[in-house]
Amino acid sequence: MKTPKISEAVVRRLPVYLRFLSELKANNVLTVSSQDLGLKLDLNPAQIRKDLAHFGEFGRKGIGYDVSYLIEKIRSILKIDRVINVALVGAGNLGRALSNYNAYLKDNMKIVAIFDAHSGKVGEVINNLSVQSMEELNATVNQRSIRIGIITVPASEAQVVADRFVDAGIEAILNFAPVIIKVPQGIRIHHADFTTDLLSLAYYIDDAEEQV
Amino acid sequence: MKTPKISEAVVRRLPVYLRFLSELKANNVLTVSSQDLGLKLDLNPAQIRKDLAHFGEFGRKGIGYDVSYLIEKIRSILKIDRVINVALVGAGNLGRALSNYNAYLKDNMKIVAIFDAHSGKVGEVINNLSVQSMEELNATVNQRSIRIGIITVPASEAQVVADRFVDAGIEAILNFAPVIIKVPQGIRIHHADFTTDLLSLAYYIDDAEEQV
DNA sequence: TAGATTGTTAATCGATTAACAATC
DNA sequence: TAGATTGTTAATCGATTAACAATC
Repeated sequence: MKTPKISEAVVRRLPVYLRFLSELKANNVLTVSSQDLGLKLDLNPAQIRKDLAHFGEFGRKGIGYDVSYLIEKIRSILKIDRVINVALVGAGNLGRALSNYNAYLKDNMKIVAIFDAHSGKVGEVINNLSVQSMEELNATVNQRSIRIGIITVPASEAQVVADRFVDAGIEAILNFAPVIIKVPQGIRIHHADFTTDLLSLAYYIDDAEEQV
Repeated sequence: MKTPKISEAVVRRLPVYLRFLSELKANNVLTVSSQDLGLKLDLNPAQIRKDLAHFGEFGRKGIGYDVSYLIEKIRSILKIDRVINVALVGAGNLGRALSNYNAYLKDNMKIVAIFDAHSGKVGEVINNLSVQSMEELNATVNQRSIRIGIITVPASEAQVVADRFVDAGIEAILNFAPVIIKVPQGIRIHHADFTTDLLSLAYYIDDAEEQV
């Protein structure tokens, strides 16, 4: 079974669906329509149906989608039907904050190792994980079958860390450093730079004050 | 002067340009072409030229863009040619981490107030700011002319916090909680949910292992 | 002058939305 | 049966890329 070419926009919406469906399930809701989903998630219902239809026929005409079934399908599509192990480099404030999300990610992903280049950080315990030195990265990634890496180091060190991740055989990287990182073809990289988000927001504020 | 209708995609690239231009300036580079920019930022040069041309003629044919001049122009477009004050609600790990970016944001934005609904947090000092109670939010937002709000509370409290921000007169919100928040027309909201980013990355890992 | 590079128009590409037959 | 809702095709909309005249 080959999925011909799913756009990144579609893939990015799947976790949003998943999250809301999980909430519905927790509230014992059995079925949901694209209409409901669209209302709650601020998305067009046709878009939701189309997104899901890329991967199969998950709904029932006249009824909607079975919540539990759709959850399982999306988890399978995202390949998080088994827990995926994640490593994090950069044991600063941000790294510490993100490692706290393990509880939230439960069943889907797990941050299982934290590394830091500064010897002062090594050995420190964060969220039950002992910070490891960069020398241990390669071996740990392989031993623990870590597939995804998170970068929370300063911009100046981010590229080096990415290179280390790639060397170690990691397949996808989430970079929080405010810098564009280059990786070889075949490695997936997403940039999650909050300073970019924040500065772009300023564009939308009212500049009436500028009139003198 | 009316800018007819700039797409969000364009606005989101402006801070990326700004960041790299600042780096060039720090290295005493005077001029840069869309070609150079595109290479470094993994963007099409034509797209960069078009993005900038939305706002005016900033370049010189045969030469490129004057780095300092373009920086000033972009800062002006983003309305960060004067420091914009920002408030943050949620003095947890993530809030603490983000408040550390003040140094990085310097000249453009400044987190000037931190709030938390839990009395245990109130009074705690984070990054030279004393955490305030939610009761003080409205007055502080007005006194300090805070225009943008950041939400770093759990998902269950995020909507309430957004409502408080809106009441206080904030114009744009950056929400880190993993939930879709609703705001009235005219208020800008961006969702910066790292769990969505992380889960979507899993789609791109190699699932060869699934073959039994 | 020759080479480089912009600003902009036209062409392409892709994503979103509307509409509706199929069907629960 | 009547109402609801999917999956999907067609229409629309918008964003990216190519191409090139203008010009430094």
